[in-house]
Amino acid sequence: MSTPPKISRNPDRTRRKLLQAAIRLFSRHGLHAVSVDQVVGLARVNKRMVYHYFGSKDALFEAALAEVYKRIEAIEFHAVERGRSPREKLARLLESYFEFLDQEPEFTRLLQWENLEKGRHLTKENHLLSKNPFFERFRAIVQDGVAAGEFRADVDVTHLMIHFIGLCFIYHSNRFSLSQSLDLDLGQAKVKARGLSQVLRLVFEGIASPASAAKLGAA
Amino acid sequence: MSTPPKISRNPDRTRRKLLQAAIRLFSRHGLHAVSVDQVVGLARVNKRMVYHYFGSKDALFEAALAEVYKRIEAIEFHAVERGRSPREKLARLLESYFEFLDQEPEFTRLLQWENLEKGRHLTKENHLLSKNPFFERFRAIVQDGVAAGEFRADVDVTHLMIHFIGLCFIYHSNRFSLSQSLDLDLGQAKVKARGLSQVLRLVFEGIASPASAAKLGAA
DNA sequence: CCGGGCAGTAACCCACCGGTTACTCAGGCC
DNA sequence: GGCCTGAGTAACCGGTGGGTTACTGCCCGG
Repeated sequence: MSTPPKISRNPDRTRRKLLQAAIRLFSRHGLHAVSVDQVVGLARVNKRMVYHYFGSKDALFEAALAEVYKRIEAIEFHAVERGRSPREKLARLLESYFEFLDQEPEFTRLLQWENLEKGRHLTKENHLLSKNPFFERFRAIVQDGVAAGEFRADVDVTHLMIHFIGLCFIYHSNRFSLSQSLDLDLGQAKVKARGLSQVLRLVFEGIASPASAAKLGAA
Repeated sequence: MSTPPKISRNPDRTRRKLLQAAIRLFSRHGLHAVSVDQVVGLARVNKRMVYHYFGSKDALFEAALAEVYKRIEAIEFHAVERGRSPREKLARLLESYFEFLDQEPEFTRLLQWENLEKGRHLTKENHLLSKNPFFERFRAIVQDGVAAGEFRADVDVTHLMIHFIGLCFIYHSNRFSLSQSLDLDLGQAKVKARGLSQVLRLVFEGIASPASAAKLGAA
C-alpha cells in the first residue's frame, strides 16, 4: 500500500477531520456559537492542531466555507444536456440547482452565515470568484434561448440569475418564519416540490417571448 | 409636565434603551457574537436590568425580534390604493415591500439570524402569526386580479407570495457572495433599482393571463 | 543509524462570558 | 411620615472562550 492504513501521524487525515467537523458545526450553529473546543472534540483531534493547520478559528471557518463552495462544481449537470430545447435545458438546470440547495444544507447555511457577516471571509482571493459551472451554463442556455426566439430578447441574464437563486434560497433562508406566518410547513417534500414547479412556471411564463407564449397559452 | 424631564428612575426609558441597543447589536452581529455587557454598555444601563426586565439574553433577543417585526405593520400602503387596476396595485405593493426591506436592515437581518437558528425564538406565541398587512393585501389584490381576468386563474397565491419575498430578500440575504461571484455590487442604488424593475417584469409577465399578456406584448 | 523538523499532546493563560448576590434608594400610597 | 415595592448599582461567581507554552516522539533524508 502506498499510504499506511493505521497511523498515529497522518497530516491529511487530521486536517480533513478538522475541516469536516468545522463544516458540520459552523453550518449548523454559526461561527460564534461554536467553540474551538467543540470542533476539536467532534474531530477527536488536539486543539493545538487547529492553529497548526489553519492558524485561527476564523481561518478555519474560511477553509470550511471554501470547501463547501467547491461542492457546486460537483453538481452533475448531465441531465441538462438531455433537454431538447433551451427551455427544457433551463428547466433541468434549475431543477438541479434547487435539488442541490435542498441536499446540501451545509452549503446553503454556511453561505447565509457568511453573508450575514458581510462576506468577511470571502473578500480575500478564495475560490468563490473562480468559474462556477452553474452560472456559466445558465448564461449560455438563456442566450441560446433568446437566439432561438424562445425567450424575450430583453431578458437581463444577470438579474434573472439572481432572481432564480432567490426563488430557490427563500425556501431555506426564511423557512421558519414563513412556515409560521403562512401556517404551511416549508420543510415538507411535497411543499418543496410544488414550490419548484411554481417557480419554473413563473420563470418560464415570465421570460417567454410573445410568440412562444402564445404556443404555451394554447396548450 | 406630566413626566419629569430628567430622571434617575424611569422604567420605560431603561427598557426602551435596552431594546434599542439589543436590536442594533443583534441585527448587526447576531445573538452569539454580542455579549450582554456590550448591550448594556451601548444602552448605558446596568447589566442587572437585562435580567430585571427580560429575564435572560435569549428573552432579550426574542423581544428585539418581536419589536422589529412590528415594523411591517407600520408600512404605509396608501400608495397601493392609488393603483387603478389590480396590476398597478400589486406593483405598488411590491415596490413598498422591496423598499421596506432595503430601509429596515434591522428587520431583514434579525429575521435571517433567527431563521438560521431554526426559529427558536419565534416558535412561541409571539406576534409573528398575527395579521400581517402585507400578506393580507397581497392575497386580496391577486384574487381581484384573477377575478378581473388580468392574472392567470391558476396562480398559487401562497407560493407567489413566497416567491416575491424571495425575489426581494435575495438582494440582501446573498448580497456579498453574489456581488463577488457576479462582480456587480448589489449594494449600489441603481443596481437595486434595476433589480426591482426586473422583478416586477418577471412577476407580471409570469402571472399575466393570456389575454392581458397579448396586450402587454403589443405595447 | 541518527538528527531535525513536523505531527501531536497536556497543561496552562486570563479576559470575558451569562448570570447572581446583596445591597441602596426613589417615590407612590395610606 | 413611614413603609413597601420595584428601579438601580457594584462587586462578584464559576466556567469557558480563543489562543499559547513547553514538551514528546515519529519518521525521513543523509
